[in-house]
Amino acid sequence: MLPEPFRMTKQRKIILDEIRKLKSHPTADEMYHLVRKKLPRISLGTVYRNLEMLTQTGFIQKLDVGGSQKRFDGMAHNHYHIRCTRCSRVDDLEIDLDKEIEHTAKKHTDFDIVRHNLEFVGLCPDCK
Amino acid sequence: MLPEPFRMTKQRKIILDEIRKLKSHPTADEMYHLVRKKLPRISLGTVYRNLEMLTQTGFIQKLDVGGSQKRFDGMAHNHYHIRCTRCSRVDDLEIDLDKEIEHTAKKHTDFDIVRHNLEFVGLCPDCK
DNA sequence: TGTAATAATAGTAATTATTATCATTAAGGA
DNA sequence: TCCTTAATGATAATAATTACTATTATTACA
Repeated sequence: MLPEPFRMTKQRKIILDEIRKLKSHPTADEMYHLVRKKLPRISLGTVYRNLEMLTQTGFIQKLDVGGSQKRFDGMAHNHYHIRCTRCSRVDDLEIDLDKEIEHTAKKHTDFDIVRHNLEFVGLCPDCK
Repeated sequence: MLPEPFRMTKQRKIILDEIRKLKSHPTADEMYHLVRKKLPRISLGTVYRNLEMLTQTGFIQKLDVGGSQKRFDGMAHNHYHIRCTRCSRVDDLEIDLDKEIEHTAKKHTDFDIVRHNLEFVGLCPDCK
């Protein structure tokens, strides 16, 4: 799946650096506009390609939240999110992972569980 | 938002009947092919339009899970899901809702929380 | 420190999922 | 039954993402 010699191009490095600076969870398009301030000639395809490969290699996470676009998260470790139904803003929620719940779930399914995603939904301070 | 006289067309009724029969969580396209067995002349746009309006009126749910297509769930009440990373199949998980966790979350955010979505991720029996 | 091999890029075209448009049809109340 | 207009089918348009391809640049190694 992944190419053998993993080349750290300047595009890839800047994409990773920039997303790690953010507390927010940008779309590919938002990352494109952000990175263009440092690399004005980067193409949107390169941003998509790198966000995907950084996800595959476990450096970042791709989020399947509401809305038509995927969002990305510079933190690789599992944590919870809260999303605004009005403006689609997604924040981190720094509460401890619920380890028990995977054990409970295991008893009710034939799937091999590898992780869980927990998302809270509501109205953000700006929208309520 | 919703039109005042809500007309129960035969298209709308069959879409709702069919999705309620399913334990699976079909995409709009899958619903289109299923409903076409009963109504061969239905259009894909009608399926999208009705799935959206049935979601808005609270008859069904729209799921934001992995993959490029949205999925729909004939059960209106909140419940948890488990998704296969290989084949994207989504099953229900019949464990009790964790009511405590929303209280915990409330202490760590300024959002008004209205619900939470919990999704387990793993490998289904067919893929593992 | 060249240089060869090829991964990755920029630019663009193609694809996929979904939404919008609009003339026509058909619910459902009077 | 008739009238109003919500909803439909058919199709066009849009939006997000992925694929393609000639060119560039990273990295291994002589």
